[in-house]
Amino acid sequence: MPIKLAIADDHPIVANGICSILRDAAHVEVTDIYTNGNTLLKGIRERQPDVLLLDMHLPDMSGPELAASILKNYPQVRILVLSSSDVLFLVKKMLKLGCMGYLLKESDDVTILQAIETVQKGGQYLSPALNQQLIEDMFRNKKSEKKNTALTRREKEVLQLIIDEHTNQEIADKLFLSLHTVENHRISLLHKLEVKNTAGLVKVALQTGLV
Amino acid sequence: MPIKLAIADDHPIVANGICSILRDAAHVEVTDIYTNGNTLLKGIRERQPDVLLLDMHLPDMSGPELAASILKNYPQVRILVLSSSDVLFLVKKMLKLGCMGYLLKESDDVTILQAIETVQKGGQYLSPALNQQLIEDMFRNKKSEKKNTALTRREKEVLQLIIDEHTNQEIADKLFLSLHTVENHRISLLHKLEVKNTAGLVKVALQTGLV
DNA sequence: TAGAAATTAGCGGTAAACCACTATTTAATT
DNA sequence: AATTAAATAGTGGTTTACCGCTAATTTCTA
Repeated sequence: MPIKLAIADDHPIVANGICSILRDAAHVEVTDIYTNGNTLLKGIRERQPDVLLLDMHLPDMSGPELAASILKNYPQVRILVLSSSDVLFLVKKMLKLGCMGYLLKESDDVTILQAIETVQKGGQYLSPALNQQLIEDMFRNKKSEKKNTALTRREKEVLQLIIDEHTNQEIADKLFLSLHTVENHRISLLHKLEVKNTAGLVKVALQTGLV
Repeated sequence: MPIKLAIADDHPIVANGICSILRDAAHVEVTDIYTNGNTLLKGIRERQPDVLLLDMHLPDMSGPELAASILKNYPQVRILVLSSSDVLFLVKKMLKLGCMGYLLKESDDVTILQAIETVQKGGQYLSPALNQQLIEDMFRNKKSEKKNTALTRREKEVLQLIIDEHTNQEIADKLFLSLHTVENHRISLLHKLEVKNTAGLVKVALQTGLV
């Protein structure tokens, strides 16, 4: 019985590319291709694949949202994240949600096939570059493990305005808040995203599609 | 005689995806696939395709570098840029260099084929979203056309270190410069990139792949 | 080879960001 | 009903970024 694989990616080039790569692999069958979160959720409800290749950036819903929703109702579906960003924050987020692997889009044919096979068998798969980063991160953060890194609604709003080049005072005015409050949110963002300054905030936010 | 198409992209998924999309188009023949700038230049030297699908981010050389080099020696090769960034700055840059089109990676099958056919026949092709943006830009910038926005070597170095979350003092130490000098470069960057603060610098730099 | 950029460095000053706290009220969750 | 997290606001302070100016070299280029 072949592996039933579903692909969720809004770029035809990517979906076609994966199909093409898997064309020679007789034991993998691409059963569905979804180009947005809505139809993906509907499709999963009707028939669950063994493995779901999930893009981080579908037009209507974010990767984390979709993964959480799918794994809650259909925990037997093995999600292999497909992303072009190697920002550790996002990798950890998806793995914590219960995804079985994280595959970079730059991966080659053999790697992709291998990753699919691995997660289908119940194993985890991480692109090599991420593996190394994760290990280094663990050594850095031996102690503080239970910190909550999910951004709150307010923090996301502030972050978006920071990216739009507004000062704290301008943000305070826009959101009808005290300057102090905005400063607090900003510092929370620095801590949660583990960066040193504004440059880091913008970098991580853009690379992860957080906003 | 079919259109001879070469693809330059380091992601197997993308290259496979395009091949797959063109499989049904009998009048387009993918003659070569290159995964880095070096082999691309060599390949072009040996046999020129009618159309070159050129990714903006090859590992060893940048899109603009490659386009300039190829068009200088083989102006009859029609370059169709393949990019995931819709930042106007980059679009204009590639078109000014002589590229015949700019295609977003999110494009669908029909669009891709159409773009290839169009440039092969000597026409220009721009993804619809870019077309609109370009027109708006022209109305905005009727007047100031001759401003020099190209970043200098030093400015790029400083910008990279800003993105790496270093302070001006740290940058000064790393580059063996005075703090004042770094501040000057930083302000030049703000002016040239037309942004208000660090957030803007990082945003533009990441979105355009300047560094 | 003259002129234009680029690179370097400085002065004086203001505005903004960053940091470590405390603390109250509201919302969510158990 | 009790606990936890989020959102709010504050004090007091240090560091960094931002801004406009001048100006001497060096390097590039027309």
